[in-house]
Amino acid sequence: MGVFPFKEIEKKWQNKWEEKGLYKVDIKKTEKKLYNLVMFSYPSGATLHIGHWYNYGPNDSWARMKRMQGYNVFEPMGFDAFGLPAENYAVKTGKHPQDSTLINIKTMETQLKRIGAMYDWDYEVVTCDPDYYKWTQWIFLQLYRQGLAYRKNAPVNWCPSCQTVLANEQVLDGTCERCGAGIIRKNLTQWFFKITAYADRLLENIDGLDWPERTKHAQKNWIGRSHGAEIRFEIKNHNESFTVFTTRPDTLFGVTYLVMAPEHPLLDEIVPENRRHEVKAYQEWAVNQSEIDRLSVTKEKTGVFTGAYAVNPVNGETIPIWVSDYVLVTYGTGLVMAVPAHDQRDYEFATQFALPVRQVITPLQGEERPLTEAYTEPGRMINSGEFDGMESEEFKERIIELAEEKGFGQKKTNYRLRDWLISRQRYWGAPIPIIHCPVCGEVPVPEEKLPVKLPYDVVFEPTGESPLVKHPTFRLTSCPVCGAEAEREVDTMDTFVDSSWYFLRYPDPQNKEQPFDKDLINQWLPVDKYVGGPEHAVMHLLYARFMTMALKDMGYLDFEEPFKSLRHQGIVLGRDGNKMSKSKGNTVIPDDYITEYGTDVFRMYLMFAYDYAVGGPWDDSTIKAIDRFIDRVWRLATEEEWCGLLFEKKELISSPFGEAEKSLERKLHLTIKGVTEDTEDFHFNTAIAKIMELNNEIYKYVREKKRDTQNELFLKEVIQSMILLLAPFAPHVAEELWERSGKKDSAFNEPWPRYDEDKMASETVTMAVQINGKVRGEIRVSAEAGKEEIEKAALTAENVTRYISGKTIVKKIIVPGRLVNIVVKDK
RNA sequence: GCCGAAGUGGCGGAAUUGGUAGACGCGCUGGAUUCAAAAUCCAGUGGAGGUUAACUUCGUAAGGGUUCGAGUCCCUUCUUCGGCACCA
Repeated sequence: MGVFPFKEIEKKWQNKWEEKGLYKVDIKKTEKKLYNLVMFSYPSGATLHIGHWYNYGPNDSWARMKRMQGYNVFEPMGFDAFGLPAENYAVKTGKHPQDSTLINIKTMETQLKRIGAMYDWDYEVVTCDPDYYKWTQWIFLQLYRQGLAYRKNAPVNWCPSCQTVLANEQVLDGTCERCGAGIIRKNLTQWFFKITAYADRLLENIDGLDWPERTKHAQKNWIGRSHGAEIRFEIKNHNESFTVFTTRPDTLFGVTYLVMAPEHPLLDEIVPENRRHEVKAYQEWAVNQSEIDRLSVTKEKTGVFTGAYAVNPVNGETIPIWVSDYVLVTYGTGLVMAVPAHDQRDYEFATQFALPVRQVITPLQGEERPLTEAYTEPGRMINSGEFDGMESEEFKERIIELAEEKGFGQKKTNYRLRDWLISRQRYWGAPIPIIHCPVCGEVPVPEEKLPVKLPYDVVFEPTGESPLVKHPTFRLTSCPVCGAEAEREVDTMDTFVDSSWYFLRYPDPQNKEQPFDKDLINQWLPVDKYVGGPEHAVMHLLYARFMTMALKDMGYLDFEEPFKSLRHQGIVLGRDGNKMSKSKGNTVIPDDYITEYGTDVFRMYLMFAYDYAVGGPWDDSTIKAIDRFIDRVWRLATEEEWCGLLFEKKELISSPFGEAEKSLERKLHLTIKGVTEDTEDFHFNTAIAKIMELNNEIYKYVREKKRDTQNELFLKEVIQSMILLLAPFAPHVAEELWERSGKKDSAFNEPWPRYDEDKMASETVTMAVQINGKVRGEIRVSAEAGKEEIEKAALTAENVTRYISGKTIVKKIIVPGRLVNIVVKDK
């Protein structure tokens, strides 16, 4: 489109950069290191989509500026190559996931190179490579040794129509992502990582991170720490006693029944014969409810009486034990003490089943009213024996002390966070390196036997069963301890495991001896800037933090937070404002735009068109704005009509430095400052706008000043500075212009332009004059003018006088450099 | 339902964090150039009024408040988007 020959320029510079090894990082040199990371991509095939470009281009521009500021930038790229889509694709087409994945990676590598980013491909990491997943397995074994990897029976998402287990992220509102059938819960023995052991540290470290507030907030909520107490209830006519967790021990006198989760393992034990049938029926009904129904908050509460009774430890009252699905087996102890007067859910349940409601807290002020809903605020104790009259907040502390004294309870902290279920009944993932021996039980695969390789010769059938189960030899093995015939674990690991440590592998991806070199990563990590989508706000980022902490505790590294500074990019939506998706037919393919405008323009447009952290609908009607702008810069620097001759002339005129030059110089320094700060903060749109302004100023100077009076030396310097400012955003074009301006070395080896505060300052400033807060005039005063001088100018300014005459001046507010506000009133 | 983010011209978006709202662009209008068009260059461009000048007035989702001064802070309401779903 534009006059600049972007095709040749792109090819020329990508080749030159490659030849010179411009972006090869010296990993040994750790002084002023900067580890710049984007979330690696899933090799989905097809083409890089807008989202990739939007993630990678701007981040690379940021890093280019940092490089010019003297940082030793490490910018690696890799692939999160395991995962379900490749396996589903295999089931559909018969193409082996390994083949299709490796082909996709090749394609994507080629496309990624078109962005023209500073990736050093010598440090590529591919998670499905046995040299990588060997170490994923090794890490599993280390966690296993620490007791941080374990197996337990747990409910999984089961799709009755696909006959398969689904990962959480494949469940959409309780239905199967593929077939739309309702998901049910099924119990299976699964592998877990004990992330809950790190709950406190994961929570407490958050405040110290330079991350978006909303992401920190989301992680805190996800961990969901709550403080309260554990209270023990004796079961009538039973040796058992049950513990409940409560955040409201102050309501203990108001407990009128207990509720157990239907899946509670001890439920059967307490149910007397005469209630068995009914309880069983309810359990079965509840378990087979789809997730959507069970999770619905608006549905009516259901439940049955178990026939068992417990004793309230504070008043000796006998209370019934019910079972209901509003109690979750996975949280707390799977059993709650119900206080209908002070908990809305309990209130609804009690109303439904005509259970007693006893109020024990009353508002501090206002009269007592009959409850029509639960009263959940603090207040004054009533109906609580000797504690009546005490404030509930105080009683909360007191009752815990009492429980500890008498031995029926204690202080307790609980978490919403659950252990990380890493088992997948899938083929295309890293096999879990465990052998099940009939004699020795669970036996870890010895480290020297790693990796446990995925067999290639497997059959993909749409049964939902993992091909590893049916493989003739993979499963059969011998016990590494006793040599008996044994079976390999056939579950593979969740792909989040692969991606929870890849950033540790990047600095040293060829290492055959260990997953990473401790000294090296202690110097290169934590990652200095991590950029990725906000959809990873919780899971990936939490898992990676956990992994880093666990490895630190085992002594493999010295830091515990992997990502010092994090930024999210927004999402570029389809033209229709919806998320791009093939099914909606609103996807936008970058390729056509790159062919038409070139990679620089495309990348820069993405940066210019949106607030980076927000994104928005795709609209190509303004991409020509950037095309036009680059064109203007190009013509300024190359056309004789403008400044084309400056790059060729040997002798440049240095005419007197007048007001025009001073003004342009001022603009230059303001621009340098603005672009530097905006880019640092990922405000690419305003950074680019400022370069546009500078460009406009240069045009104006050239246009308005007669050619033989132009200060050519100065003008050339200004243009060169602008080229450097442009370089991070339009690397190919800038590099070309930089060369044409007579420079031998790459623009990216050039120091980033510096600004000089003195040269930014203007001698005179324009200030607004307000009368009663409305702008009525303007004054021009010297930048150093004192308040008196400003006031004098303001009071005599044009248009201002008529608002003052005949009025009394009540107040004068003078903000030097900004405005004057004169408050007047009628006499 | 809870938590979080956000609502600014015809459009994308700015606004030094309480100090001249609308930077920079897109689009549009007019002019220059051209046989003509495209491209380019120049100028104008929130609404209403006004002798199309000066200037006045309204204006940042709606309503109220604090302040000399509010897009920015506080309260209420509405809308949109994202996250979580009975967490005891």
